[in-house]
Amino acid sequence: MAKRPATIIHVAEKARVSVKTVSRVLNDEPNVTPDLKARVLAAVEKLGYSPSKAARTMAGSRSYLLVAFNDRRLTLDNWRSERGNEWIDQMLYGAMLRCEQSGYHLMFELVDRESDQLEKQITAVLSSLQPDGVILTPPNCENPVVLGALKKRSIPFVRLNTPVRGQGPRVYMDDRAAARQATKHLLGLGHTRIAMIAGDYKFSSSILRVETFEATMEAAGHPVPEARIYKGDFTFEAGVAGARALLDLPDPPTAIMASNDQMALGVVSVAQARGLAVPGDLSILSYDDTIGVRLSAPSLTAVRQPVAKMAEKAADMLITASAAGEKQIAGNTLVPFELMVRASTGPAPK
Amino acid sequence: MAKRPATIIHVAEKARVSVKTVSRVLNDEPNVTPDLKARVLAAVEKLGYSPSKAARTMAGSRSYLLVAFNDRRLTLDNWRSERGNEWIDQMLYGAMLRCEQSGYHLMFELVDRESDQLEKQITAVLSSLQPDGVILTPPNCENPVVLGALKKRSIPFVRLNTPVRGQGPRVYMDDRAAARQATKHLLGLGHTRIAMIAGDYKFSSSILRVETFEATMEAAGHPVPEARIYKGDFTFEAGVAGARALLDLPDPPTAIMASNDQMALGVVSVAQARGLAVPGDLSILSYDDTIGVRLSAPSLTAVRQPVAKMAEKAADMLITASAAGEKQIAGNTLVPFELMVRASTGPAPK
DNA sequence: CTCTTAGATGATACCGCTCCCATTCTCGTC
DNA sequence: GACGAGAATGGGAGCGGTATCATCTAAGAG
Repeated sequence: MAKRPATIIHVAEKARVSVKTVSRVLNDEPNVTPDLKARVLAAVEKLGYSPSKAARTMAGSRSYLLVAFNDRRLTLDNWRSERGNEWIDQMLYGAMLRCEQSGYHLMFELVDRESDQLEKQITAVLSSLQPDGVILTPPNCENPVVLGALKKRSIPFVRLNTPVRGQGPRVYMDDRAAARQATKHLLGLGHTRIAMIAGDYKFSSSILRVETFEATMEAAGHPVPEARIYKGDFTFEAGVAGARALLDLPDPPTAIMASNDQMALGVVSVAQARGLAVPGDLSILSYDDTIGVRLSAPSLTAVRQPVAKMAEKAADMLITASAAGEKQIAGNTLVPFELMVRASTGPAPK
Repeated sequence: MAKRPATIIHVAEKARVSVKTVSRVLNDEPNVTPDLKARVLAAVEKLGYSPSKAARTMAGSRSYLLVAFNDRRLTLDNWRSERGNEWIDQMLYGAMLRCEQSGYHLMFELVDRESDQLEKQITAVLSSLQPDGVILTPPNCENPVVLGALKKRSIPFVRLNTPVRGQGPRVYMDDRAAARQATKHLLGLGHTRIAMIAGDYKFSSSILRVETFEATMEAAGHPVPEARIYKGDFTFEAGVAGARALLDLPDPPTAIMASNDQMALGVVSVAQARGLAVPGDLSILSYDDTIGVRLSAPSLTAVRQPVAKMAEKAADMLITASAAGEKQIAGNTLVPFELMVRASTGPAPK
């Protein structure tokens, strides 16, 4: 009863044409008469035929597969702590749907940025899966080992949301402008003692945000003392520790900006524990705008990263290039961010 | 510079053995002397060789690929509304990590349960991807078209979290016991006027939960009038509509149980809008226990579904069977649920 | 010491497709 | 009317593995 799926040969026989002609029709190649084309399509329909990806990959120059390399530690940490992983969620949404449109597939891989096996891991995936393109997320998109492995094999790739230029095509948002706008939002509310909980400096966005924050504050006449920058690592716990350290300063901040949502939620929990009203006593601003900050009490003002759009665009670039047989991906794409003003930021206390 | 990956032939040459011997080593087949095995492994290492999945799929009887069929509508709705999709997240976590351990891969497919092309969609995926196994989530795991297509092609599959037995192997939780425990939790708090917002009846868990709720109430001497069951469809909006309808009853409930998290959050929003204290005036209990209900204010008491564990187990069953060359999957697996008691349920008001 | 037998290895035919290279056919051209 | 260009089709060689089967070796039996 194990019904074997139909092959291209069955289709060819049924349509009374050569295998090659079927292939032409399937791949929309030119020089096929409408008559034959119709016969082939009819046979395909009747047999419920769908070409084997494996065979196509072997024989042809395309595999109809994109791979997304995510950071293993970051990803697993999020999963384990049951915080969910909206980055991945949104990537799936954006990239997968785009892939589907063109008969492509998307595969997730977790790679360990700290492992000395990193290059081997990447290489193994590339040679066993032979993807037509790769999507890199931070911090992989800034990792020379990862980039080197891809370049050595001339696998087209697109980097998601890295501010680092010159290392290949990327789809990104303007981190600098976002940090500036976020800072100005707080300044506009009358805050002058603003602190920041930075992200892991292995992510260059983290550095950029801090720098821009400092520059913007300085320009407004409120230079930021070093103590008001806390180095975090994107975890909830870092948010808690950072908030405590910052609020224990002799001149505690009236607003705290966190470089991602989980740290911001950590800040919220500390504020609540200390009986500080948000935003009455303390304003809180976050980056990422994942679901947690929209549902938290109060809902958080946040810089929204259009992850789904970025992923969709990245997939689009890779598929387009692959379909055209190009190994080189065209230019960069800037996608707009948005400052979602919600209930966690308000006028500075007197 | 496009370095071609090494093939099994290169390995064979380097190790001075036949291609077949390399294949034996790679697949842990018996009857290879340690000497040769060592030579082969050394060559593999030196060349950074990793066998092509495509070639293996074509030549062999395994593809090292599992496919998870998710419901397209449900999934996309969740994504579009930016509520996230923790089911998928957790499946990735559980199933993907299990796959990784055995050199397998997991691929997500969205299929439209309402489409008349459903069977064609499934068939296309099966014949183009040739997965070694399929994981089905509700409501696909109860869809005769889906099940039929899989059976026709003898593709092993495991159904996740369906109470329907006799249609193939499944990994599931005891919905009946969960509904009973949830109901008793509320009864224990003194509630007698308890209402339920049911899920889409296309998911048989929905029906089971309602029935068990009714039976448990009846046994406790508090039969549930029909008006206290609202038929929802798993959306936030259904939760809102349901809460309004139920609270507008002449004898409004003191507790509402919702068949999933989004509907429960809808109930919370109505309660807040009407100035009802939770749980002072109204207790709320939910199913699924996704991240939203843990972060909401107040955090919700919920029946936790161990989705990651279920997915891991499902992947495990499929991989084990596939490795053993069996087309038949062994039995069912019951995984434990847990009632997470949080701040949204409390003693019934006087 | 020959015969059996199981273990160890290799040769080779595919698997289902794409790609390169004929081959045939139809025109338009001089 | 012979000839070349280009369109329409087909033939057949791989792609990189696995599976079947043949071959060869060495250990144990009589």
